[in-house]
Amino acid sequence: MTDERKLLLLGLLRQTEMHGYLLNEHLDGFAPLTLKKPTAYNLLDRMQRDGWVEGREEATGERTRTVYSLTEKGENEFLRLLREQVPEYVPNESPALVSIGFLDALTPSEALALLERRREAAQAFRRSLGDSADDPHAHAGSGYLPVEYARRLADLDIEFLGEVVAHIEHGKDEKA
Amino acid sequence: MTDERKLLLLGLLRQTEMHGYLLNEHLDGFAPLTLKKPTAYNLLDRMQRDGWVEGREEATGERTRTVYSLTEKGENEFLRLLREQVPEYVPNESPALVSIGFLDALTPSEALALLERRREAAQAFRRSLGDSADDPHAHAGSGYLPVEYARRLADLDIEFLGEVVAHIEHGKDEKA
DNA sequence: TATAACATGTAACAAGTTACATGATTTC
DNA sequence: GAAATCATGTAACTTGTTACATGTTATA
Repeated sequence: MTDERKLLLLGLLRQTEMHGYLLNEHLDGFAPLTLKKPTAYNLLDRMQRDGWVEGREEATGERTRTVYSLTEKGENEFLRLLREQVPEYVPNESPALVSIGFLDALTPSEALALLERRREAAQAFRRSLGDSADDPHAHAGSGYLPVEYARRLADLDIEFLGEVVAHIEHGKDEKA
Repeated sequence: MTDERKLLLLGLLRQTEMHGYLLNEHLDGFAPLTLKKPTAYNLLDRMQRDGWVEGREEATGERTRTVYSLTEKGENEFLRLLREQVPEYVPNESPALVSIGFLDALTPSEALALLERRREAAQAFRRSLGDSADDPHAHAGSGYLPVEYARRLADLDIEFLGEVVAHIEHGKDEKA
């Protein structure tokens, strides 16, 4: 999945040049994938060696930070990766669904109790994504699409959990 | 994500004992996560060493295969993993959305052409999942939940792509 | 009898994370 | 002046994949 991460870094640097620390703050928040600090710094190094980005040393007193910006080669690679990735459909994996598939190993009441906790966690996560209206990363028109997608996905999860709960409650009734 | 993979193997073996090859055929088809052959065989080895599963040698002529079944300890671990994973909400990552976030780097017409190819691929994938009605892995009542979830997820992707397309077409009109 | 499917692995590799290290600056 | 935050890494580790190896049985 290196390609997606590279595209992400290139895309962000393409919009505004940045130093690694700032980049990492962005990534923590709204990125559609995990990209931890060491990984980001490492990728920046490699992309600099490959000539995709260039680092300009910026000194504030004793402290220096490296501000990265896209080179022309980087712009080309960005477009190449983009044209490669957009037309490809790679369905998300959903490891979290494995456990849901085995709920029938539990008693209905225990399953319901555990599902309720999952649903609350999902709702809390959904709230943390905010509404389309007050999106801090909103682009012109439609908001930052990956965040909007994350909202939809969380909504789907909550709805799906609700249906699973309903189904178990129904089965419970039948047996009573 | 080892825990999800372990739970998956344990849960499948709990339903019916199986040898590795058969297990892998199941996994290729409808598992909510990737689990390649060497990984599966390796996990089976480790779980056998840990006493979670036991392997019974079954010979057909010269060929032997190892049929794995849950031990009591394995059953306990299965339940422990299940009780751990059900209440936890871990949102899916969506690396495939990175590229969608940078569509504005392309001309509207190129973006639309690339999106159309992605949408076709998504629709083909959706068709491969079949309908709830003729689910070959259907459980009593509601079908195998991870597969049903995969259908919803694919539907969401297709719908979302449609909206992105519509939005770009709209923007194009405005500029015309 | 050659090819595909069955059945099980090994070994090298790639990718990303965790935990840790280091020093500067700002804030309480 | 202690703690938090800024800023950038290194090194070891975990995890999972790829490519390959090996021998068996069914199928064309």
